[in-house]
Amino acid sequence: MSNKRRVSKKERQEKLKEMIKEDPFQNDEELASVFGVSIQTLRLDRMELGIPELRERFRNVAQGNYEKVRSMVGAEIVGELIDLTLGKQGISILETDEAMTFKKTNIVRGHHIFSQAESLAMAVIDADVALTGVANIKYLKPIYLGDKLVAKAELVRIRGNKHFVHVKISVNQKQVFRGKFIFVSLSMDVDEE
Amino acid sequence: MSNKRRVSKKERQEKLKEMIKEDPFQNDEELASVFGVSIQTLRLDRMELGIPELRERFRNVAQGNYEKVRSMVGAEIVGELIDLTLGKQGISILETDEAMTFKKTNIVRGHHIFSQAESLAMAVIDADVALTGVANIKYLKPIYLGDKLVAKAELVRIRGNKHFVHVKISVNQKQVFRGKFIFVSLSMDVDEE
DNA sequence: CTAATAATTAGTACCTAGTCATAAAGACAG
DNA sequence: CTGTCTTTATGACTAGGTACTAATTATTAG
Repeated sequence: MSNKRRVSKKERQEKLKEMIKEDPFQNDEELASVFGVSIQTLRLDRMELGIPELRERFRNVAQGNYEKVRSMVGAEIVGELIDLTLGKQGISILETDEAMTFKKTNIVRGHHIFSQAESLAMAVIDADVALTGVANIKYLKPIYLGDKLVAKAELVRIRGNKHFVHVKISVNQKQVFRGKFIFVSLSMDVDEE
Repeated sequence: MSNKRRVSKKERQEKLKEMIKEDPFQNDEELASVFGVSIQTLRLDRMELGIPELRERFRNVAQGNYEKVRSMVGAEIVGELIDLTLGKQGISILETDEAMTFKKTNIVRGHHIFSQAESLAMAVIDADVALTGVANIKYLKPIYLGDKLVAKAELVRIRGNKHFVHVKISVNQKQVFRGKFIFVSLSMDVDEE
């Protein structure tokens, strides 16, 4: 009789899941009013779906992203450094996740690979301050979501304040990237080019 | 009587500011016990310093970084796209902030510049899926915190499934970076060279 | 139609991590 | 001893819940 009879419980819960995925920062009252149900019903739904309360969602997003931003932007090195001989060579590992890929194809964005290579190359150089001068790089194969990137960097030559580092990245022993980096340390003499 | 007989108010507040900057996810009780003062004292300190309550700090970090992660990692393009002619050219602007720099020198990490260039180059290509093939890049000058990077990308040639894009980045009309990118669209034929 | 079952709503006590306001105690300086 | 600064205590209130019980309303089976 009444047109108030809204969508089914199942349908509502499906939508709720999606909504919270899209925007996790709404409280029960707001969510309840969206569906035109009581707060209690919405809380029941959340329970059944195992969705935590707003404040916990805040905590999760805050702490998760804090980590992410710290390790991605703030970090001196992209990936996990597992071996390093200053002035000689270094190895780092980067686990790829869905945030690094194109949603359509699951291919990892090039700049993540570049970032791993550049930052490792930089770590190898035994100089306080260094700056990427020139990089000649080549992506040999596409890299997919979940691939574990193993980067090996080797300092091959130093000429004046120029440091030449080669980096190779492989997935399952197969090489997927190579890059030649030249870093110019600008300690005091920013002379010749 | 306690040898914990504390430091001055000023000193304590200085430390508090630092602590919250380092790890914003501690509540008043935990913070108070660190300094050996009562919760009320700590709250007074927070008030005087204008530091918001824990839950608001969560909110700020969550929402701030949500944006950041979305626009930095998830984004199809690094920087703000301000002009684009598919298959021809594009312009993007990237404002540099302290998260992108080395703390010691205030120099922007190379991979951010690379990311802006690569993603803009990619956006210009009128193909559903593209993958960085080869990039020959050169950093001409160090870029400092606060510099506004203006990137201009131009599609210069298409040969088969290879797309050649040149990108120039400038700060205040002075060029700081150039890069030549070759993208291989892998629509169906994943032929390599 | 009536009973059984499911879904929804209402209401209570309790929790955390605070807020604001007021009061009182402790330290020390002159 | 008084005055001020600092610290601590106390009580009342808040948002956004949890956990639970109870009642009401809808839907379905027989």
